[in-house]
Amino acid sequence: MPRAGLDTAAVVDGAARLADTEGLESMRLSRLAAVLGVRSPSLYAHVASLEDLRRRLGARGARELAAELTRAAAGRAGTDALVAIANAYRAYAHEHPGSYQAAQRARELQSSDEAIAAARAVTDVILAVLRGYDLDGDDAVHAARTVRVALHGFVSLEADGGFAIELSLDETFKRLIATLDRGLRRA
Amino acid sequence: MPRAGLDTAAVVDGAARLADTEGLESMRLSRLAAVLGVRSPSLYAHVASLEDLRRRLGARGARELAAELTRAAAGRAGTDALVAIANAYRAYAHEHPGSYQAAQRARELQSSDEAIAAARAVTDVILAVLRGYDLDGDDAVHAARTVRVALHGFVSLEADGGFAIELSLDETFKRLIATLDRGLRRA
DNA sequence: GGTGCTAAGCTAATAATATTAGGTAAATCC
DNA sequence: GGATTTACCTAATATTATTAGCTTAGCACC
Repeated sequence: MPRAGLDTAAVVDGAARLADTEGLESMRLSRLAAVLGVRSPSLYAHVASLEDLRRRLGARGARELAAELTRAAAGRAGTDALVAIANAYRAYAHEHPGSYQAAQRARELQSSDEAIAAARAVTDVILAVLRGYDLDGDDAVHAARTVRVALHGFVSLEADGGFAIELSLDETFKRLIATLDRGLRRA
Repeated sequence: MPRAGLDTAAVVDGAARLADTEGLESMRLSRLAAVLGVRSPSLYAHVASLEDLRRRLGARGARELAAELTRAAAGRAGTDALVAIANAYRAYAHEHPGSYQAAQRARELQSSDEAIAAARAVTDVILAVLRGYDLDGDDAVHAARTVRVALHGFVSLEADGGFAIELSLDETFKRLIATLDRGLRRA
């Protein structure tokens, strides 16, 4: 029988596909192995455990998210840049819900240098965008946190179906970003 | 052997204690049964399944949160009321992390009338506070969503250890609420 | 082209979990 | 006090992650 030709990256990629379509919590090694054409114990040649796989998935998610935000911010400044990264952030969370969720488990990710760097990259993009808002030092950090809080709060509630009232979420998001934009200018 | 004298409420209360101290994800029926002085199959006399227990826990959390917010808002208006419910919200999430997290699983909670009512109560408190901000109709709903997004985003990132940089979280929270307060006045 | 090594994959077994089936006895109701 | 309900039990099952130990595909080198 020919080998499946897996390596750690291929396993994590498969896990991302699964987590993004079927949910992070319900991602099983048995299911992942089946999808990859292999038996579950074979996955232990590439990842140390389910928890390790989730960590790697989170690191991958943070890396992808940082890349999307960086791309969105390129060549833009001020309000324009803020709107662009906000839309990119929401789009990533929509398209990769499992990866996004895994990327938010920051406490578990502390054991991975790569994950720490990826999380830092997300913060750096936001800080870069905020340079157009005339903020320094601690003010900039508090502001960056505020931006991340708003983005994460929105996509997280949206993903969990947390908005019960029938009213446009796109409109709420637009207003949220506008509120943020105004708030950051006169902090 | 004497009976433990359980009922559904006692089981859910025990689950809340466990989820709040050891984490929602790692709450096991076996562990809960041991804490309640009973064998795990006996729990099925009071809840239909682990998933059902999580739903009930979420409903309980939403009810408690709504009660805390209502108490905090009582007798206050405007900025004062906003600050009060914001602090109460964060305090509840700190003291009852498992219950809080369970309460956010809104999609699963749709099957429980009680949970829907509790979630609605949270929204109603926020809308009541916003009456001091001169907003009507859709504007008020968008604004209430914005408030909830900010509060949930903050406590969620805080609970997951999502703020890496060494800088006061209390200060960030204070500024977040101040930004919200300003933003809501000139929407 | 054969030889051997590395590692990718396998089967078999274990432990933890949720869950179901079926029985027993404690509490309650008349 | 007898009957009924139901809280709780033990025993069994299915699913899962994980470990142990074996087999062999694929490559490096003579």
